[in-house]
Amino acid sequence: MTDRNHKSPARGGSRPPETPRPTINDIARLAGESKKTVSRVINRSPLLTQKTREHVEAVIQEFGFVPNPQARALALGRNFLIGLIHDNPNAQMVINMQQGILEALRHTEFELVVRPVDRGSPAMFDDVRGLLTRQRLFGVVLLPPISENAQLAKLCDELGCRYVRMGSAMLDDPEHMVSSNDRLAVMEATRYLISQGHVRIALVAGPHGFLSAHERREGFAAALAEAGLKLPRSFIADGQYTFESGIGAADSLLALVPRPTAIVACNDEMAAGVLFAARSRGIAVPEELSIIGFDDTPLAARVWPPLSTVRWPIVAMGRAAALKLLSGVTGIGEVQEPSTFVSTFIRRGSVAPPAAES
Amino acid sequence: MTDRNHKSPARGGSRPPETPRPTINDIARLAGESKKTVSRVINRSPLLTQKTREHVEAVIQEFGFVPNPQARALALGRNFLIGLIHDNPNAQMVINMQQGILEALRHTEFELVVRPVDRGSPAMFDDVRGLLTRQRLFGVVLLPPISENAQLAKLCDELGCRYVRMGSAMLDDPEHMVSSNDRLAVMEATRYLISQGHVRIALVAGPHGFLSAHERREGFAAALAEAGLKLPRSFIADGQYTFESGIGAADSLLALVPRPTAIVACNDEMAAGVLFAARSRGIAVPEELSIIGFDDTPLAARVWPPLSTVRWPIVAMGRAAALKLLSGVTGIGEVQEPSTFVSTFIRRGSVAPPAAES
DNA sequence: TTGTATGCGTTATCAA
DNA sequence: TTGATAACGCATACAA
Repeated sequence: MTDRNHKSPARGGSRPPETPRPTINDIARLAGESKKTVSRVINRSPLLTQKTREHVEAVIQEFGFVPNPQARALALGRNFLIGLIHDNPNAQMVINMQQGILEALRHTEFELVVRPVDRGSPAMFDDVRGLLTRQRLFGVVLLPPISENAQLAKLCDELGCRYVRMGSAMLDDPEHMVSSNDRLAVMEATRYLISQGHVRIALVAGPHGFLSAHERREGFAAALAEAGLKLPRSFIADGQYTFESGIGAADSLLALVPRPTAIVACNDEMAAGVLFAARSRGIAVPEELSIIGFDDTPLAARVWPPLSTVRWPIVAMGRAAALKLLSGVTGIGEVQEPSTFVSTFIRRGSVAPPAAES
Repeated sequence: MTDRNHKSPARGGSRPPETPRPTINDIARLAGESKKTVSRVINRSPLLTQKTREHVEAVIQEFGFVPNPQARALALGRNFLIGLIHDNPNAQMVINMQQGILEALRHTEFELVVRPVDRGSPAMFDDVRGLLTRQRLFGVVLLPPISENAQLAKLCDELGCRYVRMGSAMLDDPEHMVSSNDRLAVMEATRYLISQGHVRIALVAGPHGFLSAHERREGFAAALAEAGLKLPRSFIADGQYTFESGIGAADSLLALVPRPTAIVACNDEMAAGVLFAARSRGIAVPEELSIIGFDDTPLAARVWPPLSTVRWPIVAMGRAAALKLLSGVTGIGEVQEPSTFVSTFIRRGSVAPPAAES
């Protein structure tokens, strides 16, 4: 076996010696081939005899050889790590995304490195630059809202790091993008309210400058326009995607006369805020007020009444994003991944037909 | 500069060339020292002249040299990666933990690799073994409930991987453990109910075999015993830490005659389930039923009425866990980190004195 | 189709 | 206290 008797004892005392793993040298010697041949087998080089390949693979199997990622990383100048860069405050969304990416990475030699960033911080770009250049990430997945930042995508590209952006609409080439169609989803949700007989429908919008907020608002407006319903300016309240901002927005909307009979909030947090505010004012939901959210976070199903909302297939999108990054890698992701995913409207107890005018 | 003109073009076409970074060779030549001397400076070797050190450091600064982690990993047989192994279904908890760990890792060369595992899966151990041996993680943080698995900790140790376990009580040496004191926390919460005049207090317990569930239950029982209150067996309902199991447990507790006037649930998910069930039955909270949860997840503050609960300092615990792992590493974590953290009881609207008996 | 020699950037050995 | 040289494990250029 390879001599490794120069290892210094681990600091801090008596660690048992790691199980000695066979190296490519061992396999080459045991198989009676050269290192390079073994290397070719590992990397699925096309120019190899079927016979030698099978022989080497047998030896690899027998001795349980696994190529050392650190050595490969050094030789290739690229690590076997996928990064997840995000500034999304929704924990469930980030976790689901991690799950999706990890599903794609399972049974590969890739691992997932997470890196929350602070938009607004001037050090953000240097932070990411440091991560990418130092760790030589194979690729990164960018989550919204930071994924909407074109400079960041450009930075990745300049640093020779693949990237895939997630978003509420296509804002990059298909190979760099996995998107939902939020506009359509909100249209569908709003249409449902209209079909229930609602006429005075208000919106709690998302923060300015967020693509998702824009798309959802457009979808809302489109549905109303399509039905010939009015949308007074006072029926649109600004929110910040937070629970508290949902309460604030609801306070202004519920003070209107006549009051809206239904409110569409651009995410579940704000929808929960609307519900909270309604309850504080003694307004019955859904009898006096219907509410629709967006995201289908766990929260939506746990409040009372449970919130109708829009569910987007985050896990599947995460998986697709990772597979896009890996596309072209030997043995993985040969199939073309879709770039757009459809969301589904979830009907729950927070919507009912409007009460008859008193 | 180091010759690197043998680089093959990146597959997939025209990637702009990465910014050429200086290597240790460049620095050595520029500083007129040997590679090893530069290496010693990087690794803060004590046997160096103040003069040479400063000189080399100046050159390093000037040319912005950053050691290549891949090369170091290969030479040291150890990667600069910290792993987070978890099977916790609570997204917020996992995210907070990640945040805490990353705070400790900031400004170091370490990155965080996440790995959710499937307890119950027979492949779980092989999974972790593969991760640790392949990636040569520097250390791992184990989240509950999987952190309670002693075999897993043993495996890490055998593989020469440092580990720190998180838990609801000390179940390992201080250097391997960061824990909260759930027993005390639930005692305090229950005492509060008692101080409000409650006498018939029920518990929605956590799943058997979970240390946290055991500790919280013990704390509950201790508080009742301390006050001389009875705890009939029927006042303890089993839960699975899920929202649905909270509903189920509440269904049985709320059917009792006389009904409990207060329910302590062993986590917020189940507490939300209790609230949901109460509302379904038309039982007013907190007028007819007080509820207390545990964890202080976002959910707790967003339901109506907001749930009194116990908050444990997850972020701080994550930071401490990472610092424990890094303790001894040159320049980091020289300070001894605490091993136990105190939780705080959060009073919200879900608790009130019991209604007078009718 | 296969093998040889060499590089990747760092750390360890051991002599000076 | 320093430095020349050999690992670390794998991949590539080029020759065979």
